[in-house]
Parts: sequence; C-alpha cells; structure tokens
Amino acid sequence: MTKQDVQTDQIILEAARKVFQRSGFGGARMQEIADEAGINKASLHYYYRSKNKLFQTVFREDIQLFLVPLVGILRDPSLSLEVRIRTFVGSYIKTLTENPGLPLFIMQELSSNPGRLISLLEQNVPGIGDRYDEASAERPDGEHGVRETMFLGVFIRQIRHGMESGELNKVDPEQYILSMISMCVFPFVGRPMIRLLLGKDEQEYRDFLMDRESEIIEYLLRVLFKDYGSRHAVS
Amino acid sequence: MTKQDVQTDQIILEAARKVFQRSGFGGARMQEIADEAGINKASLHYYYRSKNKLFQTVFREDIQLFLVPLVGILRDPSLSLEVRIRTFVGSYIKTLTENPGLPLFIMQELSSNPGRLISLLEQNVPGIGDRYDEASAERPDGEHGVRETMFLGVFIRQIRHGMESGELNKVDPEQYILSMISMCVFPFVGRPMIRLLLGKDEQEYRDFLMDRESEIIEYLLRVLFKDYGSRHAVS
DNA sequence: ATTTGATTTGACTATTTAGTCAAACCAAAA
DNA sequence: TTTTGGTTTGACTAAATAGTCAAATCAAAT
Repeated sequence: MTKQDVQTDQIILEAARKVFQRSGFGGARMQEIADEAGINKASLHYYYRSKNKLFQTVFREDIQLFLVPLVGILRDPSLSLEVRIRTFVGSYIKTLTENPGLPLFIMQELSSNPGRLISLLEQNVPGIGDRYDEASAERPDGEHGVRETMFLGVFIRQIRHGMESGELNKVDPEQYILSMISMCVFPFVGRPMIRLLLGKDEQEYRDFLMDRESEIIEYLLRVLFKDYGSRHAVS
Repeated sequence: MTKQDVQTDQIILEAARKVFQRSGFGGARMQEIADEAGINKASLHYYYRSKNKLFQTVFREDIQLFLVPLVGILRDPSLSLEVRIRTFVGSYIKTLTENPGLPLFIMQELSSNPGRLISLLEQNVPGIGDRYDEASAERPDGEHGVRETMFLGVFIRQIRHGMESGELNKVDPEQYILSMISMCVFPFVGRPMIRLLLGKDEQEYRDFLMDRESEIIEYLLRVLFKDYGSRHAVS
C-alpha cells in the first residue's frame, strides 16, 4: 500500500553491494548492511529472506554489469576490428570507473565458488559451462572447437582473417584478448597496491586512470597492426 | 623438547594460507584451518594465539613473496631495459604459477584494509606510505617527485633515457609498468572467469599460461622498441 | 474516524565461532 | 621407572551473528 519516493529494497541492495564488495560474502554482516541502509536488521530480513538470497540478488546484477561489454561489444558482428578494440576498451574503462569495486568482488566470489558463475550463466546461455566442469569430458562430436566461440568467436575470427591477409602481426588471438582484458581490469583490482607502487594519492590515481584508455588502445593497436607505426608516425 | 619431522607450525601456516586464500580473513574459520592442518582447534591456538596473529603471519609472508620480483628485478641497476623486462615477466609468471591464489588474496585483503600494507612496508621501508595517506599533504620540499622512484625509479629513468635518445617509442612509463604487471598478474586473479570465457578446462588453462610469458614479452618489446619489427621480422 | 494491509521495530532464540583451560598424553632425560 | 616439560585434546565460556516474531506504526482507502 505504502510507496516511498526511494524504494527501500533498492536502498538495501546498494547498501548490501557496498558491504559485500568491501568484505565478501563471508566477511559481510547483516547488521552492517542494515546500518549502511539506515534500517533495522529485522526489516532487512523482511525484504530479503536471508543473507544468501540478498547476496544472490546483488551478485547476479554485478556479474551482468561486468559481462555486458564482453557479450555486447565483442560479439557485435557489425564492428571493424579496430573499432571493436577501441569501443571495448572505452566501454570497459567507463563501466569500471563507475563501479570500481566490481571486478575484485566478482573475482573473489568466483574464486571461492566457481560453480556460482556457471549456474548463473546457464540460465541465460545453456551449455556454456560444459567444458568448465572437470568431470564432463563427454560431448557429442561435431561441437568440438566451437565452444570457445561462444563469446569471443567473432573477435577471434576477425583477428585470424587479418593475420591471413597479412594486415596483422602474428599473435595468439586468445592471449591477445586476455591481455586486453587484463590491462583494462587489473588497475581496478590492484588499485591499493598500484597506488602505493606509483606513489599516487586517490586523486592522482583517478587522473592516471583517465589517461589509461588511450594508452591501452595505443598498445593494442601497435601490437596488432603492422602499419600502425607508419599510420601514426611517432615523433 | 619434542621435535617432529615436519614442524607443526609450518603445517598450520600452510593450512591457514590455503583457507585464508580461499575465503579471506572474514570468511575463514579457525575450525576449518584446524581441520585442514589435521589438528585440534585448541592446538591451533596453542601455536598461534589468535586468528589475527595467524593471519598476520601468513599475510606478511605472502606480501613479501608477491613483492620480491618488483623490488628485486625492477630496481636492480645492472640490467639493461630489455633484459629487465624479460626477467621480470619470467620471474613473475613463475612465482604466480607456483602460488596461483596469491594475488587475489593480497588484492582482496589490501582492498578491505589498505592500511595493512602500509604498516607492513613501513617496517622495511620507512616513509613509503607518506603519499598514500590522504591526510598527509605536508612534506618538506626537495623530496617532491622522488617518492615514485622508491620502487620503480630505475626502470622509469631507463625508459625516459631510451625515449630521449630516440631508441624507444613514446609511452608513459608508469602506464607501461602497470600494463606489464597487469598482463602478468590478471590471468591468475581472473582465472575462473577467463577459463569460462575461453572455454578451457584446468589443464588447457595451465598450458595456456605456459605460453603466456613469451607472448607478453613480445607485446611489451614491440610496443616499446622502435626497431623491434625489423629485429624480429614477422613472416 | 475507522479500517486495512503493508512496513518497521525491539526483544528474542538458536547457532556459530573465537578463544580458554585443566587434564591427558608423550617422548626423552635422569 | 619416574620425572619433566612440551604438546594435544575434549569440554567449556563468552561473544557474535543470522534469523524470528508479536506488537507497534504508518499511510492510504473507506
């Protein structure tokens, strides 16, 4: 019957996100989440039956946010290779700047419970976890070698083509993608350590991250495109 | 009086390392550590007074292990730029292959408690945390701009020199270092997610990581050295 | 004003968990 | 064999924590 301006369940969700990201599932306390949301612990349970349920809701949203650039940009068949790289890096840096705690949280929870990701993704993309599970060696022939193309197939084929046509330097496409993701994500995962190593305060590090997008793109294109040096003559 | 073949405190330490790495400080249970070590929980407290004490011991060792390549190789004044890069990547990949859970654990704990790193390092390198602490803006002049050279100064100066002499492409040295570290470390931090994205099982991913060292070095040199293309003509 | 149904709360319970302790154990020295 | 001092253990305590519940509150509809 009652309707508030700002929905309580959304406030709770944001509070929970904050606390879970700071302390992980095991370290998070329901009381802490209630305090952060400015409500009673009993109310917390009124909205989300249990800690597990609350966590699942937060985590499901987070993982989706994290995967959007991957499934969206990397699979879009309309993009040229260079534009795809530029767009991906730009979009990922943007997402992560807006949600700095996201990747570490996801990595941590995935690491302590890898099955969680599988079951979450299975709901959207049936069969994706097949090769992940150690035990499931059996699979009908004919599907072999297709699995890896689920998310990244378009991108990988594009790189292979460019290599065959002689336009690109020789690289392992999977290694290349991993490097791309690494350079985007790690600065957020390793923030405190990097800050210390580079001797930067919070503001300096934010500025540093602002410059990062173009720097990464530069590396990626220089590594991949044979003619990059001549296209962008370096002083 | 009694001395065992394998020291109990070492067994405990390894068990604790395993559990802490899996669940973090907050999520770890003393009972779980005791089980993992095959001893009674009371014995656990006999050897390490408290959970905090045990954690500190584990974390101190881990952070040291993680920083060895950084402070060792990156600061060694005797190495040429190319050898430094090659050695660093090789050494880091090796360390992380032997301790796959290390970086995620460190990143997580550092993130939920950044002060911990400072106080640990202060013991060895007094003054290192000065710029880290938001509040400490005041510092005697003359020391400014020297702070970042604490760990990375040798490396950064070497890159600057090469750029001035025209041997190297223009890059931001700090961004370059971050990219190098990112490409080494992230594959271990994001293991479960990358495995899923690339559709690899554990064995395949291990093989994939074995090839990574040379691939990263290739990227790094190609980005940095102007003549890399001609030195290593790519078919 | 009264009713109604959703929401909020303080007080409660049950369980988990870090940490303690006295007694038992054990291997070597006397 | 007895003693000694480090080690191990089961049983315990105190504190923290997830989850419950009946009563109070509140805002809108009648």
